[in-house]
Amino acid sequence: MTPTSVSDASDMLRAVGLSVTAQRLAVYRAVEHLHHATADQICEQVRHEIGAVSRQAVYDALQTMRVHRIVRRFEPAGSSARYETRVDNHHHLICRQCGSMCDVDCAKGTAPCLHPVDDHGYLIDEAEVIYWGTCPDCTPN
Amino acid sequence: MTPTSVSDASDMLRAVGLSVTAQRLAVYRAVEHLHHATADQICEQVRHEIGAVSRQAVYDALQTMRVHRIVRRFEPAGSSARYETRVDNHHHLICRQCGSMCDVDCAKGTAPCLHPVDDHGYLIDEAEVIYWGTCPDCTPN
DNA sequence: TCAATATATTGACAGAGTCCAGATTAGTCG
DNA sequence: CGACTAATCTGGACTCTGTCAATATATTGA
Repeated sequence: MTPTSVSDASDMLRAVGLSVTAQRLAVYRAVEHLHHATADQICEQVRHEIGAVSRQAVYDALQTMRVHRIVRRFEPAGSSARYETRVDNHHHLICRQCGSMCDVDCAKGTAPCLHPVDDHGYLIDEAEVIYWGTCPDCTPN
Repeated sequence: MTPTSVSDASDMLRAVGLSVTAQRLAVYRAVEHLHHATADQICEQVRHEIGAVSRQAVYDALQTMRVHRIVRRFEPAGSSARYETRVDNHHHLICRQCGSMCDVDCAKGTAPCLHPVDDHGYLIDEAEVIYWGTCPDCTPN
């Protein structure tokens, strides 16, 4: 995994019309680097990179980037929110033992899970799927 | 929707080997009565029924019943945990506008969603699905 | 470069849930 | 029935995520 150069991240920010600040750059890079990181982990990582940030700046940056669709957030049960730079629709696989997570592609073409047995008249725009299980490392045999 | 009689709830508790207390009865009945309620709402409802409970007693009861599989819990993003007495595998439909929730049956037979495109070697035991959308009441036209 | 605007910092605060130690109650056995 | 033992409940403190609001600082565009 090649670390993103500063310009990649700042291009990303500029592309969606956000001003480029040291904090946002570092936050974006942290989200990209640490897959499925929590806000806290991102904070730490950003501090490694630029020395200091306020927790609030991290939350703000994440929120802003989320609104501009260059960062995605999900909240697995029993965990705080996780952030990722992969913004297309995909799902997650989580190990109940160690908490490790993997990305999982949506079923090819249109997601079949967008059509529940009975939609109760709802207009569905997203099917969020989390597969729970045991990862290879935590499997006994 | 017929309210559960006290004996139904206590039979439920006894059936899984739990001792029957006024608090647990009231908690179970509250979960059953208020669909998809939060711990806080359950607390309130229980207080209506038996006068007073500690928050802790409610959490304990919910946790114990969850372990014994007579209560199920899920945590939609952006909300605190929700509890329900329907314990078979099923999914949820949530309105982004008003937050209303519906149960959705699993696809008939074996859940197709138990098989992701690539399982990364994980042993999957559950596919948790949340359908996000807009409910009939919140749909503009 | 300078002003206008958008961001970041700081500190207080809120909601959800957990931990702990002591008091209370339920279920059991004689 | 009465007492014993284990399970439960209470109350209060505490942690962890996340948000709000006011002030200070940096970014951008003319």
